[in-house]
Amino acid sequence: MFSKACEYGIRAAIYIGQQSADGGRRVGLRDIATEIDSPEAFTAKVLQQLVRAGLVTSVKGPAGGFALTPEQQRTVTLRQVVLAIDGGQMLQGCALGLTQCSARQPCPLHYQFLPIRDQLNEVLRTHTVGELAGKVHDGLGFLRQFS
Amino acid sequence: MFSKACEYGIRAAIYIGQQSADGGRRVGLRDIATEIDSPEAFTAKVLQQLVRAGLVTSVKGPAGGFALTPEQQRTVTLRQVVLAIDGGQMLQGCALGLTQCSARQPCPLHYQFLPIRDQLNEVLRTHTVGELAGKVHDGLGFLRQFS
DNA sequence: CAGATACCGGACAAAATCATCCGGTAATAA
DNA sequence: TTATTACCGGATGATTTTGTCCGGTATCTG
Ligand code: FES
Ligand code: FES
Repeated sequence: MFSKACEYGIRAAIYIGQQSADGGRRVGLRDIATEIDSPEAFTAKVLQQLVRAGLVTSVKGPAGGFALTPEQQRTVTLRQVVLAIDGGQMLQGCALGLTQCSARQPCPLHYQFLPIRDQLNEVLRTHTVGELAGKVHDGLGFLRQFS
Repeated sequence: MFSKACEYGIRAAIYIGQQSADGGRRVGLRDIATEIDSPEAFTAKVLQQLVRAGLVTSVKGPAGGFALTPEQQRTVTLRQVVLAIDGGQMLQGCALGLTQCSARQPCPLHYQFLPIRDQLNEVLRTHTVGELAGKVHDGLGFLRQFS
């Protein structure tokens, strides 16, 4: 579905949101990688993309780390995260790989896939990182397997 | 969404179905690659997978090529093609990459993604290659862009 | 049988993705 | 100021995916 990078990015963003909800606490790379069960160095790369895209805030130095501002908590959607990392191919490309997806020259699955892709876009558009962070905070969702 | 191999596989299977509907005509690799706009050698590999999986029939020698038996036209579903090439990861794996997707320890998006994945499974399960081939035959769907 | 055709199978190569390493830089604190 | 902390950025490497090549084999035709 999504690339590994994107999976890590979403999980990391949600974890950062969950932590910085409790009084703006910053969280370090090591923490993040441990809590979402992802390779540390690779996760750093993904986070840099999110910082550059303005979806996550970072602070250097001691007591530094990553955080979400209250504004980011409210406004950053999953769709923005996915677009920043994976681009829009999955969100608007043809399911069978035609160079463009449109009702003019549609692939044989076009009208079957449209509602699926619309629903996917809707889910990504209407859910903010902060909202999902709250779900994790309440124990209703998990960012890693615990066995 | 799907891998390139899978996209080519689906398009190829549909084209073969469309051609062999007209009196069981066989179609060669070159034809297929041209008509679905795919790399010839790579498409051959994918077709071999489909033949081994029993979803497409092949005949060697002059006047040989690929075809779908009437039975294959009726019974082979898109789901079988996708499973033969990409495996079941996209059809049952967690959207955020957790090692397993279940209501026990669900990811924060689990319940949002379930209906999407269910609908995807439903589309793949209920559409046969032969049915989509008919759609292409009637000019209602295309397997390549024509400009 | 001889020759041509066209799929089969394995090795090989290129590109994208996934992942690591390490020196540089900004921020903090003693 | 100096040392420490922790993110930044680029280079590098491993793995997977994508794509090619070529000899082998089965099949058909004359
Ligand atoms: S043309 Fe294939 S999904 Fe729209
Ligand atoms: S646990 Fe993530 S989609 Fe089910």
